Amino acid sequence: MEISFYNSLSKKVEKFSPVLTDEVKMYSCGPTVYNYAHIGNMRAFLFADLLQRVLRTVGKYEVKWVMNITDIDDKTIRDSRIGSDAWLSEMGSQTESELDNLKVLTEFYQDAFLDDISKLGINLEHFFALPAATDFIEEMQDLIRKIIDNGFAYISGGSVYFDVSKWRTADTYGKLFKIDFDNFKSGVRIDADEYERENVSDFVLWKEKKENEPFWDFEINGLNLPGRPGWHIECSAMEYELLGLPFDIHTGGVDLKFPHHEDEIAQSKAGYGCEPTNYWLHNDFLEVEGEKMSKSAGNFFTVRDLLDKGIDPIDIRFAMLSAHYRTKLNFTFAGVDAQKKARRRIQEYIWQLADNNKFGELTANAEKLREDTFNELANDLHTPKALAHIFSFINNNDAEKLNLQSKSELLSFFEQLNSIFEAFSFEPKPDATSQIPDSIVNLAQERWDAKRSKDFAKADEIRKKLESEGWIIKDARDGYEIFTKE
RNA sequence: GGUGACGUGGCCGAGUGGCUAGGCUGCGGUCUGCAAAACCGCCUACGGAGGUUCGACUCCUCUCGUCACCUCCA
Repeated sequence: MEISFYNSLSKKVEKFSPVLTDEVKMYSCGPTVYNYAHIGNMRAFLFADLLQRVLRTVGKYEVKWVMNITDIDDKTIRDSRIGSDAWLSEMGSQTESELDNLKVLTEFYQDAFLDDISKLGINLEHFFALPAATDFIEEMQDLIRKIIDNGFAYISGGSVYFDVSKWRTADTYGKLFKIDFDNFKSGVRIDADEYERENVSDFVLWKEKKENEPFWDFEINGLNLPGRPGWHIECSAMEYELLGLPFDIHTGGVDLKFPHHEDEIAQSKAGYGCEPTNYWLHNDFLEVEGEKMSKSAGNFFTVRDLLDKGIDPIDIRFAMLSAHYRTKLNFTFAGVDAQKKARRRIQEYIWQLADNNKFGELTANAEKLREDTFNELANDLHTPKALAHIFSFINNNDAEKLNLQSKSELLSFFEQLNSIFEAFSFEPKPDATSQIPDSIVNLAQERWDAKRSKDFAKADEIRKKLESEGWIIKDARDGYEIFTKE
């Protein structure tokens, strides 16, 4: 099926056509591992996951998916510094080596990150690579040398800077983000004095070593410039090494358009002579209760915070997929609850399809449903419309009235759909009573018997008793179910 | 100040020049000893003011409001 995406370069929805016919190379800006990831971060990663799953299932492509792990930057350095408040006891004790401390801290949070995204239904086996920046220092240095050799970077005070004004004579700077060079906000110049940049819009490729910071030697033009890489350079180098240029799709949050992605384009082209990618896809932000998530607003949640509140991680995933990736998503607890119920409706439907004891005469067109749904996903990942098709279908096709062949066709469609949504179970409906103590089961049965013999007073009494012990009885048409009190 | 996005019914969230998604909640009903569940039905909105048009929520202008980016925040 043909797939289209909104490309941030052209600002239009374009037909997707990969460099190779059957393989898509894709790079996603990953986390900086200095803390637990928050749910806003997760939206970006779930969006990338959705994208690569749609490419696999709807587009029938092989996908080579790379996501970087930023493990060297101001924050990872700050938090791993000796005596840092951010150092947790479970990381062990710090050593004299800044680099070792950095590694311990970043690996700790990298493990936590991988654990979190796994819980949210991202399959780690879908990654071709999850490269850490510090494993590509030499490759970054090679790129920096190339940029200098090509005349688009300069050494100043032990650091290396990209020369934006020089680059502007060779190519456009501002492909993703229109930049008004005469109207840079004055506040932007805050850092101008900290480093000896020739121009405020220049950005750093290699930062000179500071006291008590991890560093790497860097031999260049007969000099040694001990220091560490700038922010943008890791992506350019790792893309080149792991995917080759140009690759097909680059994803990230909208905030990264400028300066991060803009600088990435410039330095890749200035060094390798080729722009990194053909399609740039950016997801919009997540807000919490209508406001930007921030610690001061008290609406800042990590994945772990939500799990501690008893929220099912798959409900987080499903809630994120319920909005289009290019719109702001208002994340609310009421909203997650609503999506939980919506998801359960589809789940119940799947269980009904799988139950071969109840069927009827009617037929349903599973192929049509597949086309309708996949068309929406192929059209710039339109999950809300895809789900709307699903719900309309469910409303109009009672599973228990369908014949066995239709049920089976639909079931296999839902399995395919789930290879994208990863939010449904195809295991038999869990038998709730198996987890319940015998004494409770017996009481419930006693109540049921009382009810059957019209002794409602006794039945209600037992129900009350069960409730006081934390169990809720709900009668169905020809039986009852036992639930825990939430 | 510059750049960009957005304002849709109680909430979330799609969309299109006329046929007016979907979810959640709520309400009414069927069912039920009651409750719950399930099922059926109902609730017709597009920030404001002009304009274009036979007709605009959809196009244009203005206006109000919200937000993001321009600061190594996804």
